[in-house]
Amino acid sequence: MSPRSSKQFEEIRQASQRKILDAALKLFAEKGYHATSISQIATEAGVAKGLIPHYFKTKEGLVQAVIEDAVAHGDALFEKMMKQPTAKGKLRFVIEEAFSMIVEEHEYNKLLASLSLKIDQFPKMREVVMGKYEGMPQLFLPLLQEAGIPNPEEELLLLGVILDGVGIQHIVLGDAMPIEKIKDYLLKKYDLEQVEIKH
Amino acid sequence: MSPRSSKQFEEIRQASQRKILDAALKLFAEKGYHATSISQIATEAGVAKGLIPHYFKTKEGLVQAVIEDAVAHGDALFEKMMKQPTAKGKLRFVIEEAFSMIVEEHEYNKLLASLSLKIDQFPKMREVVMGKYEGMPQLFLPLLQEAGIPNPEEELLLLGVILDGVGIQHIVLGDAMPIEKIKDYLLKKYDLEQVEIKH
Amino acid sequence: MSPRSSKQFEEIRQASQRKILDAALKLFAEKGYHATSISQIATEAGVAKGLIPHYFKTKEGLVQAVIEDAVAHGDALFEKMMKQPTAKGKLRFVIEEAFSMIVEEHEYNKLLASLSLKIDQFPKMREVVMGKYEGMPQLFLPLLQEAGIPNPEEELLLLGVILDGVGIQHIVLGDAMPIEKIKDYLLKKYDLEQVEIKH
Amino acid sequence: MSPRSSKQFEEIRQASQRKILDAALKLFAEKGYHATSISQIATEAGVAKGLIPHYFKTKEGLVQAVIEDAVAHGDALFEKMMKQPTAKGKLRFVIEEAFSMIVEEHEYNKLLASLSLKIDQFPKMREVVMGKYEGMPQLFLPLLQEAGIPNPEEELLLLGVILDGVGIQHIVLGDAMPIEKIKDYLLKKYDLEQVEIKH
DNA sequence: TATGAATGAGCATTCATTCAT
DNA sequence: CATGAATGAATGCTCATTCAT
Repeated sequence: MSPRSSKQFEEIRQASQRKILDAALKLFAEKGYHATSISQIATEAGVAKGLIPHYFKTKEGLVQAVIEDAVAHGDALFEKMMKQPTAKGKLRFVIEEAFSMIVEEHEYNKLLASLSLKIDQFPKMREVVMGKYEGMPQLFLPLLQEAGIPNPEEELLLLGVILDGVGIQHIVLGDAMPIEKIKDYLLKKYDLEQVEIKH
Repeated sequence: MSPRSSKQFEEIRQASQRKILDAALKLFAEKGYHATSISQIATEAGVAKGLIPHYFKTKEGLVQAVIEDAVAHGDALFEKMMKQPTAKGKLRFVIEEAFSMIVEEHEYNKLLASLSLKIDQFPKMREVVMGKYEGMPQLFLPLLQEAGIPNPEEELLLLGVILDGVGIQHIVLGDAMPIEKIKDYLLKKYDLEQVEIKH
Repeated sequence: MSPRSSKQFEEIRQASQRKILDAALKLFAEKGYHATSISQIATEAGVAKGLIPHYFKTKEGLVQAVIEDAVAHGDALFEKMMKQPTAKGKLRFVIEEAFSMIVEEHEYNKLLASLSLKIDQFPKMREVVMGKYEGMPQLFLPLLQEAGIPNPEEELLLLGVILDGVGIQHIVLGDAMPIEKIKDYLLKKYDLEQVEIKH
Repeated sequence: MSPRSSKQFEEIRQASQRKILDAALKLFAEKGYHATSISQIATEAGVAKGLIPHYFKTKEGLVQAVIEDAVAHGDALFEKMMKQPTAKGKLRFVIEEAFSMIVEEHEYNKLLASLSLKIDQFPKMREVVMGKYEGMPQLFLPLLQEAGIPNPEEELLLLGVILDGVGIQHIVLGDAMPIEKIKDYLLKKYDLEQVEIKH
C-alpha cells in the first residue's frame, strides 16, 4: 500500500532467490543435476516447493541462474587480479586463486566441471565456456610476455591444461592428490616464489 | 525342432549384450547417466526395452558393465605398451596412445570423465579410479628413471595432470583446443621425438 | 493471496486420504492385494495416480494403513462391548456384532481374511492377528465363566473356530449359506435369547 | 517313426505336466497366485520357461489345472470314505481325514482357501465350490441320521462351519492353535471315540 | 518335445510443474 | 509473496507370452 512496500518486496524476493541459489549450488555439486530434485532444493533452502518454479520458471532455468552466479564470481576475481601492480603479481595471483578455488570452493569447482561435460545440453554453458576460453590469449598473453616468460603461447596453453587437470584430479581424488607440489612447481617455473601479492 | 545348442544361445546372448553395451556407451557419454533412459538405450540398440534389465539386472549394473568394458580395453593397451623394448619406447607409446584415445575414443573418454566426477555414486568407479591412480607410481616411476628423466616423481605427477587436463579440455572444447601442440611439447620435453615404437 | 492455513491443508489431506483408503479397501477386498493396481485405486478414489505414493509412500504402506483402519474399528467395537452391564449381555453383544460385521462389512471381512492367509507377506498382519488371538483368553475367559458356561476354555476355542468358519463361508458362499441358523444355535446354546443389549 | 513313439511322447508329456503341476501347487500355496511367476514355477519344476504356456496355455489355465488336480484328490478320499461299513465309521473317517488333511496337506489347504476367497476371479473355482457345497446335504444327511445324531440339518451346518474354521485358523496360526482339542471335542460329541475305521 | 531369447504391456514410483488459496 | 496438494508424464523394472530353432 505505502510506497516502500515494493522495495521491501524486492528485498524479500532477493533473499528467497539467494537461499534457493545457494541450496541449488550445494546440491547440484554434491549429487549432480539430475539426481537433485526441486523438493530437495526447497527443503535445503527452507522454502516451499512451489517457490522455485515461481522464481526460476524451470529446473533448467535454475541451473542457468546458478551458472550466471558462478560467472559473476569469476569476474569479480578477475577484477581483483587486475589490481595487482606487476605482471608477475597478476600471474601469481591467478595461480594462487586458481588453486585456492580448487581446494576451498570444491563445490563450485565440481559443479562447473560436471556442467562443462554437459556443454551440449546447457546452451548457456557453451556460451560461457567458449567465450572465456577464446578470450584467454588476449587477456593473458600480454601478461606472460610482460613477465618475461619464453614461448608464451605454448606456455599459456600448458598452464590452462595443468590447471584444468589439477581441478579435475582434485575433485576425483581429493587429498590423495598432492596439489601443493604442482603449485610449487608452477611458482618455481615462472620464478614467482618471491613475488608479493595483495589481497 | 530340436532346441538351439547352448553355443548358439551363447552367441545370441553375446551379440545382444554387445549391441546394448555399445548403445549405452554412446548415450551415457553423450547425455550423461541420469539423462539417458533405458528406453532410449533400447531404441538405439534396436532391442526391446525389457531385454536390458534381462541382461544387466539394473541400470547401475549396465553402467558397471560398460566401465568394465573400458577397463579391459585399458588393460589391453597396457599389455601392448609393455611389449615396447625400451623405456623411451614405452613412454612414447603411452603418450601417443593417451592422445589418440582422447581424440579417437571420445565417447569412452567422456563417459569415464563424467563418471569420475560422480565417483561417490558409483562404487565400481571409485574402486577402478583409485586402484589405477595408486598403482601408477609403481608402474611408471621405474620407466621414467630408466628413461633418464630428472625429478621423476614430480614429472609423473605433472604428466598425469597434463593428460587429464588435455582429456577434459578436449571433451569440452573439441577441436577448438590445439591438442597436437601439447603432445609435441611433451615429446620434445622428454626427448622422444626420434624414438621408434612398434604397433 | 495468502497461503492456506495449516488447518485447511490438514482437512484437505484427511479428505484425500479417506477417499484413497476407502477405494483401496474396496478393491483389495474385491480382487486381492496383488491383483489391484495403484492406478485402479486412484481411478476408484477419483484422484491422480501420483497422489497415492505421495500419501502412503508404497503400496504396502497403503495396505497397512487400511489394516490399521480396520483394527481401530474393531477396538471401538470392543469398547462398546465393555459397556454392556452383564456378562451375558457382553457375550450376546459380541456374537451379534460378529455376525453383523460378517454380513454388513463384507469388505473388511474379506480383506482381513485374505490378508490373514498371506500373513507371511504382511508383517503388520502377523503382529495384529497374533496379538488379538493371544489376548483372547484373558479377555473372554472371565466373561464365559461369569456367564456360567461350562468348560469355558473348550467353549472359547470352539466359539472362535465357529465364528471364523462362518466368516469364511459367508465370503465364499454368500447368501447360499444360512448364517442366521448358526447365530440362533449359538444364542440358544449359551442361553442368550432373552438377554437385552443396548446399542 | 516306430509306432511306440507316440506312447513314449505321451509319457514324457505326462511327466512334464506332473512336474509343473506339483511345482505350481507348492509355489501358489506358499506365495500366492500373483506373487508366483511362471519363471519361478519353471525353475522349481526343472523345466524351461516356455514349456508352461506350451502345456497350459495361460497362467490361469495352469491354476485351473491345479484346482482340478485337487478336486480329483478330494474325490478319491470320498471313494475311500464310502468303503467304511457303518455310518459312524464313515463319519469318523471324514473327521479324521479332514483334520489330517489340514495338518499334513497344509499346502493344498492353503491354496484352496486362498483360491476360495478369489472365487469371483476363478470361474472354475466357483463351479467346484458351489457344486460341492450344494451336494453336501444329499451326501451327508442320511449318514448323520443313520448315525443317530439329533438335529442333523443343524449339525451338518455346524460341522461344516467348524471344519472350515479349523482349516483357516490352522493356516493362519499354525501350531499356536490346539487343533487336537477340537477334533476330540467332535469325536466325543458324536460318540465316535470307540469307532474303528479301516484305511 | 524342449529351450530360452525376445517382446511389450503393465506395474509402482518419482518428480517438475500448476494452481487455489 | 508463499504454500503445499494435486497432476500426469516418464522412469526402471517385471513378467506372461511368443517363437525360431
